[in-house]
Amino acid sequence: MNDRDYRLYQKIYTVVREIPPGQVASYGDIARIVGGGCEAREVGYALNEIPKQGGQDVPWQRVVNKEGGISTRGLLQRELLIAEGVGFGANERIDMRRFRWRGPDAAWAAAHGCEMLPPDADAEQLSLF
DNA sequence: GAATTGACGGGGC
DNA sequence: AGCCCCGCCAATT
Repeated sequence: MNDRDYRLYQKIYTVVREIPPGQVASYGDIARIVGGGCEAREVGYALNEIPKQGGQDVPWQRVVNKEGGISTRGLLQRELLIAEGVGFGANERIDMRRFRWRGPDAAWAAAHGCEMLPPDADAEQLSLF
C-alpha cells in the first residue's frame, strides 16, 4: 500500500470513529462522507486492514452493508452490536431506519474535508412520527 | 501483467 | 421481499 492509500485509510478510520455507539452506517455511507472518489469497496478494504494496523479504537463493527446485514465471517460483529443496543430483526437484519447514522454535523465535515450525507427521505418520514 | 476476488451498491426484474 | 447482473477499483494470485 502506498502513502496515498494509507492517508485515505486513515481518513476512513477518522469517519468511522465518529459513528456513535448504538448506531450503524453502511459502507456506501462512509465512502460518500469521505468523498474524493472513495468507494464502498475501498471502505471494506480499509476496515480489513485494521487488525494489521492495530486500530483498536476504530469501531468497525458499526459499519454494515446497505441491507443492514453483516458480511464478516463469524458472529463477533453481531455480538458487539447487540452489546451496544443495536437490535437484529428477522433474518439477522438491522433496522436501518432506526439505527442508521445520520452522518457528521456540518462543522465536523468541513473541518475534516468530508461530505455530508444526503438526506434520506425514508428517515425523514420516520422523524415525523 | 492478466485474471480473479471481494467486509459493496444500484438498477432491473 | 428476493434474485441477478453490471460497474466499480484495490489487493491478491
